[in-house]
Amino acid sequence: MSVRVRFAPSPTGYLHVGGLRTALYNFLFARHYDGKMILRIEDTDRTRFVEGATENLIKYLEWAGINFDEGPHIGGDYGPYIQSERFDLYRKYAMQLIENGKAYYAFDTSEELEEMRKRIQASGGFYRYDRMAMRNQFTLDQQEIKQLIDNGTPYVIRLKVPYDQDVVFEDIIRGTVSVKGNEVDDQILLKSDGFPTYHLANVVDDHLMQISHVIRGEEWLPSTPKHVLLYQAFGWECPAFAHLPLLLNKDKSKLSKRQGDVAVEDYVAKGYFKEAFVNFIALLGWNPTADREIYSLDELIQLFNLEKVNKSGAVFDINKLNWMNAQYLRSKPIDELLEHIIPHLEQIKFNYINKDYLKSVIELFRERIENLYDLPEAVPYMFDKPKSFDEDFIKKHWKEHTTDLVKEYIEAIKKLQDWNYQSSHDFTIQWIEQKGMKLRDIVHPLRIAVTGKSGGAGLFETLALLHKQDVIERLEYFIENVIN
RNA sequence: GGUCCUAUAGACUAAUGGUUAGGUCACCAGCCUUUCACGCUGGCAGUAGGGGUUCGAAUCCCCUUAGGAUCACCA
Repeated sequence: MSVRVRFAPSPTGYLHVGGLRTALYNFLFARHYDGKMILRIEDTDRTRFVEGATENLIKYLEWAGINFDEGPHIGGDYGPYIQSERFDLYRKYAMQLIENGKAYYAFDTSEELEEMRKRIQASGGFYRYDRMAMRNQFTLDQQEIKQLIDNGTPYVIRLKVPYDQDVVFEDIIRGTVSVKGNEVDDQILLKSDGFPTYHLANVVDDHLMQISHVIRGEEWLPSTPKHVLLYQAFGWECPAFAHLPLLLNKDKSKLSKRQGDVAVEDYVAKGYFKEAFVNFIALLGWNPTADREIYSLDELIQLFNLEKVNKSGAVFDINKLNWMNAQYLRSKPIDELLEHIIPHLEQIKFNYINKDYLKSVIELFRERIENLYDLPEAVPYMFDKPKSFDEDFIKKHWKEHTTDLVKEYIEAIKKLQDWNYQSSHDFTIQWIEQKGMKLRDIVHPLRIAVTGKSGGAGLFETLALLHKQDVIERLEYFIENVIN
């Protein structure tokens, strides 16, 4: 059997991190087995439709390196791939179930349903559509039903769940799952607006699109029995199911907006590398080996298998994501880093002097930051004169005689011809040793005066990147305006 | 509340009945060093609890506890 899997989001806004992980696992599985990856848009709820959401979804899936073989944006033999464009299909299949006696009409209003719910709740029973007490095929005769339909009375079509029969199915990740049959509700298949519910559309489409494996989030596990029953009602074979563990907040609840960013686009905007993000997400709930953390997309594809996916939810720990991003920041080619950050700097109108200069600054600081986009905030002094100065560091390293020492130093370097790492370094050592002092007596004062900060890259690497004239100006400014 | 799922350190995980329970993040210490980092070395810390099965259990079974998901004419 050939592998055909799908990612089937609703176009309700942005791509959720959990959605990305689901899409990624589908993608890894498809590519690993040389199968097909399909995108299907589930937009049967017209009230939640968001304009442009589909394009947005595709954009960020592609950002992550997840591409499709079939979908609304590329077509395919099993289209259309947008459920609202398959409208007529679902009614046809719903009617087929009616004819086979597997489903039935129901005419209850939402008020009547609400009443029923209250009644059941009051009696202490569990909720299930009470088919013998409502207005449907069980309580009305054919004449009445025909009349209601002819009169244009709104109706829905419900699945006739066979009571008292346990529903059992196999899940690749969880093993055998069984649910008591008398707990399954007579699920609505076709809504009164003529649109199918998720359950009908999902099953019909997965069947027609010949989906071999349904890989989706654990939140779908409780409704899977309904789907299994639907496949049985149609006389179709079930696809294999694999329910992925949830991505969790710090407090172990399902990853949600309240407790941090959940939209993939937020992480893109913050400057995370796609490789780092995908690597991190892939290892939340699955692990190929015991002693390695960094994997490329190709390696993930090669190693991926559903059997090793964990059963329990995984907390999304931003700490580890940051670490992983830093790993990529250190190992990526410098040109790639430039390509990554320049559009961002231009967008925030940050003056990075020029490309070559920016390149040198990145080389110098890539091991000191975790995210490239942090560069402007981490080392503003590389691009402009410092505006604030670390008071504690000044107190610690600026002694009484330091002002005179630095003044002398300024005069001395004014005469220097060359100004690069080697020359500034060698000159300074020689100069300070002649005075019978240690390098540290001048290094710290220079650092605070030139950068305003207590930490940073090697002082002479830093000074070499800044022009000598600039260094002199900064030192003079510091002595005249800050230290006084 | 019903149903279902889950349970290895603070977090991500490895160990498919036999290991001293391994790795990573975070945290702490030391080394390196002109500062801050990187890096290196070391450290802290775990099988939720209780019963079985077995020569032997993190692993299989049962109970308890805890957490989560879900219960719409939403997906």
